[in-house]
Amino acid sequence: MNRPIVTRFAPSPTGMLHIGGVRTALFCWLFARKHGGRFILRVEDTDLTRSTDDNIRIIEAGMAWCGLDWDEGPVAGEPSRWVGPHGPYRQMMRMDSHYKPAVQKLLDEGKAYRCRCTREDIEARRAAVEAAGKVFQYNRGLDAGKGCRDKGFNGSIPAAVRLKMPESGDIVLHDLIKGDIAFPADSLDDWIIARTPDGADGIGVPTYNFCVVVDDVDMEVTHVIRGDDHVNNTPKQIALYAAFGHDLPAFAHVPMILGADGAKLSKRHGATSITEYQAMGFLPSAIRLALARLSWTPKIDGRAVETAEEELLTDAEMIQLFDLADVQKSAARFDMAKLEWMNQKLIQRATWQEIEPHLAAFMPDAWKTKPDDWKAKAIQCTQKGKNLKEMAGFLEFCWAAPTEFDEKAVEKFMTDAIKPVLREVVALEDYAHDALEAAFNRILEAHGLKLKDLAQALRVALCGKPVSPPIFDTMALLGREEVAARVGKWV
RNA sequence: GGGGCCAUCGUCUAGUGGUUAGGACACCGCCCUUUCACGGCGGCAGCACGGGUUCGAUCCCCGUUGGCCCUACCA
Repeated sequence: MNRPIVTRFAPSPTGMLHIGGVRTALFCWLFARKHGGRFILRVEDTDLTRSTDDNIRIIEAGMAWCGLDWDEGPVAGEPSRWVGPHGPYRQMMRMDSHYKPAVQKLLDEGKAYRCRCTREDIEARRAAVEAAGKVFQYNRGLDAGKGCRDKGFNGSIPAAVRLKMPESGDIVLHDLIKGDIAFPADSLDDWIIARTPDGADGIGVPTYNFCVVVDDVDMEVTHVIRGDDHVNNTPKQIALYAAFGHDLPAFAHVPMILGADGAKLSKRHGATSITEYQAMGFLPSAIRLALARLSWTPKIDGRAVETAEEELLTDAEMIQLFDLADVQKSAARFDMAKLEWMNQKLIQRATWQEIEPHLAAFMPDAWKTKPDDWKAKAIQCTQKGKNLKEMAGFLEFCWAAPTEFDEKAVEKFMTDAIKPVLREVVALEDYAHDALEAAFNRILEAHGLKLKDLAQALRVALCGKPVSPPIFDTMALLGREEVAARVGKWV
């Protein structure tokens, strides 16, 4: 009776991995991890026209990059392999083994029936009903008696299969986030569970709502956590569970993520695919945090997180604190500014070793040849950046001497008074931070100048512009020889 | 059209039948400072509207408006 918690994320490979999907996956993952359960990745590729292997790879890679590891599911990049006892985890590979027998069973038990209505039939009937100002429902209302429900057709002619839905009463969904939602049975009609097959007979490819239920039952999913755009599908699925005689899992429908203008998050709001966020230089940990905090308010001892410090939860804290009861019912707008803030904070908190593998992707090949202590310094002095891309930008001066110089800066800082000082700097040999500082103090005092004057002039010579990491770090990163070469041109 | 969901600062949100309606991000200002940043301090700003219930509603009920979802042999 004490079944382990099992959640699943079931994307359809019809395009990029959407940020909203990642959030749903994250909630499933957090919930499973919190309860020591299993998290399943299942690919819903029954949309024959849009599903592709490339899209499946994109999903696998996106999930892996986000750190959402799955206990059961496909082996990334290997279509014919999977881990877990309930495979395969791609629906098209489960046709003959799972779905068709399940459809046949319902047919045999009289809970479903073959429907020979063609699309054209249905369209004509729909038009007729709508012309009368009514809502079309298959075999109901004005369409009553026109469907195939009681015709008892066999499979001798290719036919779709419809589920017999209850005609009265309410189907109620006990949602862990939304509460109880009742759907009048008479608002639903007999829906198609299997499409018309191409061949002469048999059973066609089952539809989404059917496969989901068969899979969730087979995979022993205990908690169906998904986007609330599925709320209206749930009564159909509940009826199917009933037809099969299976217990219902718990349902939790998480609110949508909207764009800044309140419309559904789409391409025109900027980035929607997880890959784009990766390319913008966000840390996966920041994506997880930002996504989790959309619609979810962590409570510490019953009190919502308050300070900025508390907002910056680690994965371990999120897992420990996660509770569906603290998930909002309403949709949330995606706030890029907050993501950037979180990203910056997490960059500041991370060790250089944690950042390096992510930062490397934004670096030129020369990065790889640098020793660890150099990388450590380079990362430490750019951890003020908002994202990895910006950090990489701060280090551009390391890879090539500047070829262009900021005119205003040259005019302002490359004064005649500073040149003799620059000559003394070139002669310096000890580049340890404290040694440089001591030497600078001595030189500056002798010339009656301020550090600012020297530092800015050096920045112009070294970087071509008056902006760089702290000047002693900048010099150390370049090394004595390179500093001498770049400054030498000005004296 | 029908069905469903939702509604506190610009954004994410806390919250209670009586509160100066709290926090975070953003924004603005000041401070710090070797540049850019970081950081510190402070400030601006909100209960969608209309009815009820009540001594009293941001909170409870109804309605309106608005937003989103579903309404496929898509998922």
